[in-house]
Amino acid sequence: MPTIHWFRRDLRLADNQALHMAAHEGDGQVIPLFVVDPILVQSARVGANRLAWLAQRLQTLHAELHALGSGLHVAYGDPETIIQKLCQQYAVTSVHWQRDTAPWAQRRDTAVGLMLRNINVRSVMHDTLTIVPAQQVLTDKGTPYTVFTPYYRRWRTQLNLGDALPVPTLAPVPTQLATGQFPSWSASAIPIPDTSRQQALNLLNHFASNRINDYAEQRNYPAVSGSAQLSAYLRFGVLSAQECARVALAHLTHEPKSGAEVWLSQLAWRDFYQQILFHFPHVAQGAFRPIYDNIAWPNDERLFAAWCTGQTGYPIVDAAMRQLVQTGWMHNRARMIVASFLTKDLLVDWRWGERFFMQHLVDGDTAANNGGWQWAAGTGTDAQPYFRIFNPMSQGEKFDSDGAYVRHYCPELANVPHKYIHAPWTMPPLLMHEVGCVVGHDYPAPIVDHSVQRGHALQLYKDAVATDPPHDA
DNA sequence: TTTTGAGTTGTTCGA
DNA sequence: GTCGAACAACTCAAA
Repeated sequence: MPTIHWFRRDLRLADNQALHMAAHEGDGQVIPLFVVDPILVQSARVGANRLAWLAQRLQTLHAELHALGSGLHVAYGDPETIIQKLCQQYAVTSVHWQRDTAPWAQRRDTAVGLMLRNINVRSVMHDTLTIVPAQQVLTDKGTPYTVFTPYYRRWRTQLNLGDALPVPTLAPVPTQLATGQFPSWSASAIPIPDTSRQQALNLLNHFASNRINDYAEQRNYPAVSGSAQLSAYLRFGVLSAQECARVALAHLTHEPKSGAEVWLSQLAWRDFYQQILFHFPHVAQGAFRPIYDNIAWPNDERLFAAWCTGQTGYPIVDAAMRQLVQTGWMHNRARMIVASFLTKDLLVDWRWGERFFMQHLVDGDTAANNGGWQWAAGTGTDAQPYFRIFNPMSQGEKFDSDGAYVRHYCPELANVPHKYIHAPWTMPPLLMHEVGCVVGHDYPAPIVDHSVQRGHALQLYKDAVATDPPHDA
């Protein structure tokens, strides 16, 4: 009797518990299903880049299934209707999938689960999105953690990784179901890389054997490939987070802050924000601390447009925003810098930036993106607005001292001397002409004054906290 | 129940 | 140029 494995963001065959169980129960007779839900595809939070990446991955996943004598069934429409029809048509006994943390995903999954119960089909959700399940890391009082460091300590004690699950044995899918029909979404502006499982493994192995030991230092420099570059593969589950954690553990050294340890803690940050979204779904709409919903953001559309297009006049910010738009990815250090700049310098609501990131990032994930933005905006689990106003000049000097990153994405600054690369408006006029970069002509003059805006930001936050009562006035 | 120590990734000022 | 302290004051987690 066949079963269904409902692929969502676990687009791999190896180390996939839900697929493994579906294959086990169905004696190999698994219908590998992906549902293209028009509501999700048309959402304002999903951009062409991520869809293009997904479309590519569906094809490579199909090829990987095909090599096993199976194939991917891609269906278009409402998941509940599609799964019900398939169950009835093929006498399916159970449906397996990986649990998601996003509030709308949970509502959808609950509805599908109820439908299945009504037609006497078993549904099984697997907690494999995170390395340690969201419900499993709790304080002594049984409440979820909201501070990372104690969370991480407990998380480490719960870390219990068995061996990776093998690729299951699969029987052929009825031919009319595995037709190789893939979505043809409008082409994205960015180049889509090799999305195969093999490529993901190559990247992971390369990182583990060449760069993981230097990760703690190198990860901070946007011009250097110090990070693993795996975020999109993790986002779509081409690799499991557990597989990454196994690699990190295998490379731990006795140093307290080894590259592998720092990378493991980054994986734990991913888990941390997933469980924040799971336990506190209101963060998807507003501030983790509701008092900060009182901030009276000026939200100047003109400033926001300059930020989106990389025309703020602050080189490190502009380089980062152009990297996002041109490649669908942005270095983590740069994400913090532009998020701080949008909220603390341009005084624009962090949700505007959060949405723009979701529209462009191939690795865009609600939990991580929201957590990062709220951290930068000072509205999140670690609200310290007074300590967290990045200075775009000193960040540039610290983390892109020779300006390699800036010069790459802002070619009009290519010949600006190092001394001025993060503040080109301070060049003497004669020098501007000499290097072919007249500020205000070849490159924008700064659209705001950082030290002035810093003062405004502090006042905005102070006013918000002083507002009483909070939120529901 | 109360107390205590600490909180991813910073910046600025003055010595 | 480098260093340490102040920033402003709150909440969490655990003892």
